[in-house]
Amino acid sequence: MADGPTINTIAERAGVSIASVSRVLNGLPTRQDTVRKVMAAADELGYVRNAVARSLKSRRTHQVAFAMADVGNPAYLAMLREIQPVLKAAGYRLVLHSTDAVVADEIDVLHSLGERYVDGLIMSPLRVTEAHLEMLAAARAPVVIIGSVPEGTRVDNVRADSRTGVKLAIDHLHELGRRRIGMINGPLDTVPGAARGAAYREALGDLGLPYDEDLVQIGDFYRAEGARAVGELLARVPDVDALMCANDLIALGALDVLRAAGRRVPDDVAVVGMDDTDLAAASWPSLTSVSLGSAERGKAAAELLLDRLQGGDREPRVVTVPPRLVIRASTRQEEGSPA
Amino acid sequence: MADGPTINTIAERAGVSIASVSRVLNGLPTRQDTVRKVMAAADELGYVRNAVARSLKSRRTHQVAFAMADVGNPAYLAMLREIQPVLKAAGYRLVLHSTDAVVADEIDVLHSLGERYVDGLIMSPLRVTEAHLEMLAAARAPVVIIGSVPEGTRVDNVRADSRTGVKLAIDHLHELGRRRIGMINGPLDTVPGAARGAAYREALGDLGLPYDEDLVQIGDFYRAEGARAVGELLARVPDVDALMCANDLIALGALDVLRAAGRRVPDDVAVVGMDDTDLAAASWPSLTSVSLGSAERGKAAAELLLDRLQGGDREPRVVTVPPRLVIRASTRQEEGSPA
DNA sequence: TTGTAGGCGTTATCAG
DNA sequence: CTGATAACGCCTACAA
Repeated sequence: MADGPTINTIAERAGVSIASVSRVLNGLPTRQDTVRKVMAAADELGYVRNAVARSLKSRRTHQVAFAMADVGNPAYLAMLREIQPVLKAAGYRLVLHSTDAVVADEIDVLHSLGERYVDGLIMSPLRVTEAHLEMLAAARAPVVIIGSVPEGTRVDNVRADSRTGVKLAIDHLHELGRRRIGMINGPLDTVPGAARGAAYREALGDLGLPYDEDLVQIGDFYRAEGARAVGELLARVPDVDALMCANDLIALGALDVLRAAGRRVPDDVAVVGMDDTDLAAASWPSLTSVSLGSAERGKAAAELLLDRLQGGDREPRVVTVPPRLVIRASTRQEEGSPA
Repeated sequence: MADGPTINTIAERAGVSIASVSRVLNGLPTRQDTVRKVMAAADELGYVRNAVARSLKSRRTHQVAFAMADVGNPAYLAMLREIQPVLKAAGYRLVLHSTDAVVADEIDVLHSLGERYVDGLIMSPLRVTEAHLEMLAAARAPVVIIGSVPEGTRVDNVRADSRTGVKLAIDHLHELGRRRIGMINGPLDTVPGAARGAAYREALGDLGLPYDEDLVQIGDFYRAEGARAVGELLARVPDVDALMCANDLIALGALDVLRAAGRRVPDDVAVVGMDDTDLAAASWPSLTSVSLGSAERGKAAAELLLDRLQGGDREPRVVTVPPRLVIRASTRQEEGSPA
């Protein structure tokens, strides 16, 4: 692993100046003879450009960071899957951060933008605090936020419409004749938790259904927590006939508990998840889920960022990705699990 | 987004030399008074070290690359989940590559090591060609391979033991009384495909069961492909009573087809997957699966690389992670799906 | 303790 | 068309 060759090494070997070497390597007009000599020397030495030196000079790293809340969450992974190829095609590398939804870590990432190791950042925060907004305003490189930010924040951002999403699901359940529709939510101090909770209430109102606190149970966005929450809800409201779950993991937990309790899905209780992750299609009964367009949001964010990196100083843009209800067996009577 | 301050800016402001600024910033012995002045200036200016300049000088980027075959495959994502925190804890950033199992892309990644934008690389190739080995031998930075490499290759590497893994599964099926055990495999020119196919044959031999070509069907490592393969196998060998699938996605495809065909799992046909991904636990019936320790392998690889980055030139090490059979409903008679 | 100066590998300017 | 030479921002002898 000897020290690699530099343009100096090549220059010596080819008997030309480093300036000529650089020119050849960058395809600038040069005499054919020189080109040949330089190329030959470079080949023999197995020369590869030093990206760091190049970045220092050019002030571009051709790297972009993606800070996700949780490497383990399939919804973020869906974003990652879309972001990766878009960046790759544009010649950017992807630096991955997992902040575990810890505010301090997110702030850290924002702060580290000043180190200039990336040209831009895509971030998907679970909560958006004052500190976030301050750092965003002072950011030293373009940032795209996946998620909602307060009105007036001057940042490119891509948002889901979980309000409409929840409404789609509740309407669907209503059409199936369900009237005792429970909601299993995550923490209300998260952006999605708050939005989905409010949307549930609103959707019921639109249908003329009463809002019953007993039908709402707060847990966390994980399977085990979801299962626990559903257990409590079932004990309290045995006649619940549908469950709106704030994400797919919670919904899987719901399926576990319902199965154990001998309730048929969807015959006795219909279940809807959210995010339409791979797990929704894998489960049995397969899970009806509201797609919030994780993939599309990832893609849009990447494109927005690339635009900004190439383009320049236009106004911040907001892209909203519409939700879509993906109906599967957990609400489709004819094909549900027979148990 | 004005140009950020540098040590020069600070030096001017504090009325000292850039050398002093650098010293203070790096905690080298300095007069208290100077320290105060520098810190004050740095604070006011909102100074952040330029990582690129620093790397150029220090020849370390504090970045490590992970090249996975496929961002969409849960087995690699499991590795990613373990690798990320290990690197983060050690102060390294993670640069993510997805090669889509294309050899040229993998070679590209290996080649780009010469650009020195990372201090090391973890790579998980699906196939290992001559070109890989050449590049590995010439690599300009430490590399850890997740997967098997030919005997004698001088590279740190972490391998699974799919041979034993398959044996565990076949033995399990045998104990359950299954005798017509089919195998649904991926392409035989991939490392895992070849290994698992051979292991299947060997495991049958150990049990004194005949190897029947009709019981083997090759497809690809995806759900739809797996389903197709299982369909063909079922048509050819209707009395098959167990399926050993080369990964979980294939196994999910198998469940789809068996369900559609009205075969009960596991009563009529037991199904075993491989990799023990999240999907295995999510499906219904939940999927018995051979864990090849994706998580452990990822962790081990990260640790091996960090060791090498800090340590130095010891002999290449090989870590083998033992497989583990995770028994779930798809082979556990009492709890299978009733259909 | 501090400042000056050189160098990390490239790119780019400006004379020749 | 080519070759010195000066940056890019930081670190670190070496000298004061």
